[in-house]
Amino acid sequence: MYRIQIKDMDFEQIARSGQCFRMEPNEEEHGVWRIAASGRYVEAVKEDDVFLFSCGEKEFQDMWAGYFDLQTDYGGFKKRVDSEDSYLKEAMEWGWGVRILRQDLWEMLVTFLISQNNNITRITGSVKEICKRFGEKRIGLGLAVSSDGGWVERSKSYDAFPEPEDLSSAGLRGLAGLGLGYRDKYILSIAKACSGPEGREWLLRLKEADYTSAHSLLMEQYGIGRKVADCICLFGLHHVGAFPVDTHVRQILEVHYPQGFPLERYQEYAGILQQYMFYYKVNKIPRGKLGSI
DNA sequence: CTACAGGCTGGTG
DNA sequence: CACCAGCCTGTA
Repeated sequence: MYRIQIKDMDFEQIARSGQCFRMEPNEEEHGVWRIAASGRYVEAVKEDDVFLFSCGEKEFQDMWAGYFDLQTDYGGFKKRVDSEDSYLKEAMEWGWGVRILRQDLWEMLVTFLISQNNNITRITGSVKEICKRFGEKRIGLGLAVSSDGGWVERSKSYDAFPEPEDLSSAGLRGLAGLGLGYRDKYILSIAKACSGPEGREWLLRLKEADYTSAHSLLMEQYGIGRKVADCICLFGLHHVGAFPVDTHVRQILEVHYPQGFPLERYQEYAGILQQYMFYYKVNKIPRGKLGSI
């Protein structure tokens, strides 16, 4: 286990920010989060700004510190936004624990192809089913309450995200019943594009490309348009200048930024601000609906 | 029943 | 270039 203090981070908020669909509460252990990414698995609990992870320090530093983007000071972004931009300030205050995870590129390609014209519940279900059906079953370390009330490590099974070859060999018939709808052919196409040595080389080129080149490389793929390409740039390549505009963000811009969002001012990190705004719009409790919840 | 999900493709004007 | 119907399917 590894204990560490981390500012500006909250699992609940990250999990609800629509960037990650493989972070979920452990139903058996209250307060424990299950996190699967890049073929690895960890569980964690949080108390204020102190986190306990089920892995050792080396595994944490080698894998999870990067995944949670700990080298980036998110508090700094909060200080740099326009002090007169009340909507953005509210959004960042509401989603104080949102960060941009450094997730696996291949996983993001599949995930955000699924996300188009779709809702978060269904996306999560599809991703989970894909891992269950095609991913390798593995044993990782989780957390459990010990007899003295503290935490102990306990082995836990999980499904790794499948490899491109696993999906390309499945074919359209194999991809049926996952709730993908018409997106199945897009998934199959990207799986083929990422398979084999040539596919891995293409992924590598994508990782080495700058934002503009990466975006146009992505747009060449079947089923990837402007918005999905921006999501993959932001969440799979960590080009935090990318600013995906979906229906929610478009509505935010229409209502709160009729003169246009100041993209020039925030060129270097607009995607991070987008994430706070998205989270705020999707998760804030609407006035008048308080009674019904 | 309709409307809507973190849109894209392919066809038309 | 802009515009837009159609698309899978679960949920409100």
